[in-house]
Amino acid sequence: FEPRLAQEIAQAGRKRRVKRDQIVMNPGEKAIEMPFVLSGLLRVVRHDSKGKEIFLYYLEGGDTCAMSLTCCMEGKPSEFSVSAEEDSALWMIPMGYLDGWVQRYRSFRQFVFSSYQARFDELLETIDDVAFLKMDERLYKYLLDKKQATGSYVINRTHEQIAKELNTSRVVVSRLLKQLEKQEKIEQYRNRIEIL
DNA sequence: ACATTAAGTGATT
DNA sequence: AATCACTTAATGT
Repeated sequence: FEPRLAQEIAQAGRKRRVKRDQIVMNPGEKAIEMPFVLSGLLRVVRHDSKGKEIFLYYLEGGDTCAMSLTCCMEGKPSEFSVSAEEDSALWMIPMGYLDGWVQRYRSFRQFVFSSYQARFDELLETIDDVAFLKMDERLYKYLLDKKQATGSYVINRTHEQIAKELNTSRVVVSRLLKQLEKQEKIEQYRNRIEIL
């Protein structure tokens, strides 16, 4: 960003820290601030009315969720829930500033557009996965994505939690993980999976 | 030692 | 691939 904008951002925002597994936003809530992810990792999940859910994408350092921008401007409640995958730091900008910045700063406009594009692309990818991949492939990809996003081969999740995020049943996840274990792609422990 | 929660498995649809 | 109906294993109190 140009220095002037950078300074405005620095002044307008405030820092917010979230701990691992803490919820950043619930579906139905109206955001009044736009979050920039400074460090850490956030998980964006879609819910239906009956408590089912599906994992959509991660937000990592340097990302923002441009969805929150339009969502806020229109005063619409969030369609997603966002929670911290790891301890994270966010820079929260009150919505009031954004309109002006979009108009005055070219770099900010671009930032918003490219962020939108990035979210859209990730959404497309998960649609492809859900539509075209079989459960075993989806599961393995889910594990690899998580490794990629967290930079760790260790995944601290129960089969139950994974099943929820992929919108399938625990039994299915257990069986498929067992297969992956036999293929020596992973090792399993209680509440923990390691990618080999 | 006992209860609770996570994970494994055969059978059925 | 989902669901049921268990069993077995790991962990907390």
